[in-house]
Amino acid sequence: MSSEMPKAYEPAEVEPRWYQYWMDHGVFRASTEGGDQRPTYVVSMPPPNVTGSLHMGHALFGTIQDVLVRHKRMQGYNALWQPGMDHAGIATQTVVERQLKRENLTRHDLGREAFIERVWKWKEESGGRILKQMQVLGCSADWDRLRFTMDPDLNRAVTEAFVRLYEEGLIYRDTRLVNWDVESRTVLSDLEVEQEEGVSGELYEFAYAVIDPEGDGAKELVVATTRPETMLGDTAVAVHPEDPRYQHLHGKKLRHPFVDREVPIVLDDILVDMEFGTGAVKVTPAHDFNDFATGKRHSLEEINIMNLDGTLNEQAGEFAGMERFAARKAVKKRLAELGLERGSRQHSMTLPRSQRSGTIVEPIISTQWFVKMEPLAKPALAAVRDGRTEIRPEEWVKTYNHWLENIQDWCISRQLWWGHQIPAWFCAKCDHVNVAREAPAACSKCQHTELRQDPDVLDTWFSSGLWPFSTLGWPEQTEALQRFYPSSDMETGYDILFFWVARMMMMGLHFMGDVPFRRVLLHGMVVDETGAKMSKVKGNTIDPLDLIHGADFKSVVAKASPGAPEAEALKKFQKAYPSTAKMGQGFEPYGGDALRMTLCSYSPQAKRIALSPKRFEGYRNFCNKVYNAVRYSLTHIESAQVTGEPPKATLLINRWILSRLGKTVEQSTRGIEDFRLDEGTQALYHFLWDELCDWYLEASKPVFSSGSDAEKTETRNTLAYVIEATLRALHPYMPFITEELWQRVPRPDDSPESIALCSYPTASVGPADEAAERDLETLQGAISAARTIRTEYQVHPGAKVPLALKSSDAAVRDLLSTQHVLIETLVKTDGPPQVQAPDAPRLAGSVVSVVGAVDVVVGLKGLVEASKESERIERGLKKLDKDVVSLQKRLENPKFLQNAPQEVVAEVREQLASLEAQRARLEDAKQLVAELEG
RNA sequence: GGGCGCAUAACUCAGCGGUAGAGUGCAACCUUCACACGGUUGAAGUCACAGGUUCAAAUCCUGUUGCGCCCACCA
Repeated sequence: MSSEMPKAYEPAEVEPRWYQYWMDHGVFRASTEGGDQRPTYVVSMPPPNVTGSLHMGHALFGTIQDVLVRHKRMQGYNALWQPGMDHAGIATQTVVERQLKRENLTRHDLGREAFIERVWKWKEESGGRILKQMQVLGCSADWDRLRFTMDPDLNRAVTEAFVRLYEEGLIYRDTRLVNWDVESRTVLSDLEVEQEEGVSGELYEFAYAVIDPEGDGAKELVVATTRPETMLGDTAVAVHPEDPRYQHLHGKKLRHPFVDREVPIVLDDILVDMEFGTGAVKVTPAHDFNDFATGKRHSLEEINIMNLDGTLNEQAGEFAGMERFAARKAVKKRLAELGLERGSRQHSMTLPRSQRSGTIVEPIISTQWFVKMEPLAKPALAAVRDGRTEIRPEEWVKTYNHWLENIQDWCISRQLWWGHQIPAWFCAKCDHVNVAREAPAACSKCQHTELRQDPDVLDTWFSSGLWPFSTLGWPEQTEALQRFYPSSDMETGYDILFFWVARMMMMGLHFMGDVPFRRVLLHGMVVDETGAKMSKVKGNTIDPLDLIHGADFKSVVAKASPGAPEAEALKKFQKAYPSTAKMGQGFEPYGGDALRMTLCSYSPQAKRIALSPKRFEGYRNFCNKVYNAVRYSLTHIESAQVTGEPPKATLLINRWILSRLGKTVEQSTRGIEDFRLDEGTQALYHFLWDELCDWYLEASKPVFSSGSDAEKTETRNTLAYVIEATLRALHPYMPFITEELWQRVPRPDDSPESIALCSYPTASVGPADEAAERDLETLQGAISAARTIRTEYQVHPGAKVPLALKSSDAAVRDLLSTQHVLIETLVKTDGPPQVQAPDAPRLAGSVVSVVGAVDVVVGLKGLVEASKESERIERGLKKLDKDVVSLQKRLENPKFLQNAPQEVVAEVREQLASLEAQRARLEDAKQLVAELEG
């Protein structure tokens, strides 16, 4: 069979085949059958945006969650990985509007209904693409249960939640200052506004003329602003009540230069910092959050000067109709003409930008729907505090707490068309707001029948917040809801801790009376090799599919910097990923497994996961190693008997590998359960490569070629058993290659049809055998030492050398004699090594190395120059001296003896004794060499 | 203005009280019958800096410097 297998693993040929197989066999399906007594394990997939195509962030969460889910499934859980998609209101609408723009259309040209239809059509065409792409990664979600946030039943859940919150007084309508995105023409929640720090701006000063100044008093009051155009909405200027400069202006009014308005001077010690600027602050209640509050304190008029598209309205007098930034220039120009300009200076400031459109957000006064957050936040805080939900890594708890403790009410209405329309109807006659599950026939207040539904839709995150139960059928009490709520783990990026995780906590506790998930697992952001965020602007994005299928840099770069000249794009890309300089023409087809292993190998503690493309190569090589290890094994194990029980092992190497297997599997399980996939992957990588391949397979060769029949049988069965179990242990991380190989390998008769349905090995898969591990360590030490001597003296790798091994310990000598075949093979000696007591005469022309209890003596038959050996011995002595001195120092310290734990002291004593013995033996060797030279 | 995090081998990162680790890269040798996507061996680190606690500190504490992130309505 192995002869049919190519020499190198070809993921492209293997991976799609098995995914189809899993789908055909319903491997990923969770069970809702009444008789199913298995415990459940549930993960809700963070629903990707319908607009999106797969990026590294998806690949990361897809991989991590799949590892968790596959592991639990193998452990015998009824595992549900609930997949879905998010309609992503503002993001999707923006994308479709951009498409329309290319056709010289706006959504208003189409009208609401036609526009929404268009979005649906587009969603149907390309919406599922991202999920198909996740399948390339091997994601084992229960695709039959796929949900979309705008599905009719999820829509119903949204309506239900809204109505209930409204009836409970937790949703209300209010007119206040909100964040307005003039580009998308919608209000935004605080979270959707990003603060761009350190922007270099201008602090502009101008004067208001004082009306009826006192004889010798000031004729004007100078204010400073970064947004001069807002002065058109000024309804006061504030000074500090104790500011000595302005005492004489208390109670005075100012003349607005452009509009017919008198602007009062008010006293306010909250808004005004005497030290800053001129100590006089213009107050624009309708366009600034501080000023809004100030306006409330002084009952000032709120004058809105802006249209929803960012142009100025009729309140702006001569500036009406101008775009906001044009108006800024114009206002400055006119102020200068009027002789009111009083200078300007550079000023570092923070600009609020829309997360979606990137435009600068304008505070405007508007009537919107809000959720009262404090009553919802309290239970969410308590649930984490008392451990009903655990957040990992733990450092995020503080962030979570801080946000919830200072939470502001959540503005949930959006002036968009794509989304869940708000279930509220305004009465045309009495303006009463009717909130209801269905369109009401008449106004509940006046019985008028002409009602108009609120055209606004809900913030996308409102429906996302219901995800862990809306996907299971809520508000119906479905079987699935009973069984799969709450979820076990919520795994996602920390960037949506507030947007999503915290809101699910609040909604889940409120509507379901229980936390939505037992654990929150947060991973970091995927960034480029230099640590920079991935973006088209920086040209540093990597399409995960290019890593799986392979792509030359030309096309990688074209995708990373769309439309940019190739040379420039390549330069950007290479700057972002220095390691690609040594990677030839592009990414080779590393395969889904290699990508997954690589992503798993990053510690989740890291806030930024800096992709280093070279690393993919490393894990591709690992896949190949796994493949070849099995390919080799197959030549020996086809007739092996594999049962669920570990084979009886008597040979040292078999006992050893079983012991190592058990411990490795334990580490892998712990890694997955502790959300330390990096530790799990590392343990398995090390086991397979450094232990199974480098030692066990090599050690098995002489057994198969010249062992007794009994030895061969035992080794064959052990090898087969270890291979089969190792594949199972690797399966959650590398599903494709393990399935491919597992299907070829001898396995227990009652095995299921897929490795994905096998049990995950436990520590008892290999009985721990400390004696075997210790003995093998001794052998490894001796063999490595002999190899080192060979290399150092430049003995040709093919040449065989005489070898003597000396030890004062009879048990060790016994071990060395018994394992002579192993030693002979791995060191390449000319016949069995001579095992001797320390006082045996030394091999002629030989070199000595001391490792632990063994003196390794390699005969070099005149290849050696004695001087070279003295050099080597001197080096060895020097190192030993250093170590001995440091240990002695510790043992001479009375405080150490007194305070350190007994076992530490004993250990140090032991080490010292061993080092001193080694030293003595090296001294002897030195003596000998000196004699030879003399 | 608050809060959090990071500084360990050329690079990317683990380790977080008991004598410095991995992968990649680098050097030498080897086409040995699973694998050159390989094997053997090796070189390479005052664990950012300065204090402190401790018998013992990369690891705990304090401060400094340099990065990064989050929150906050400073004209």
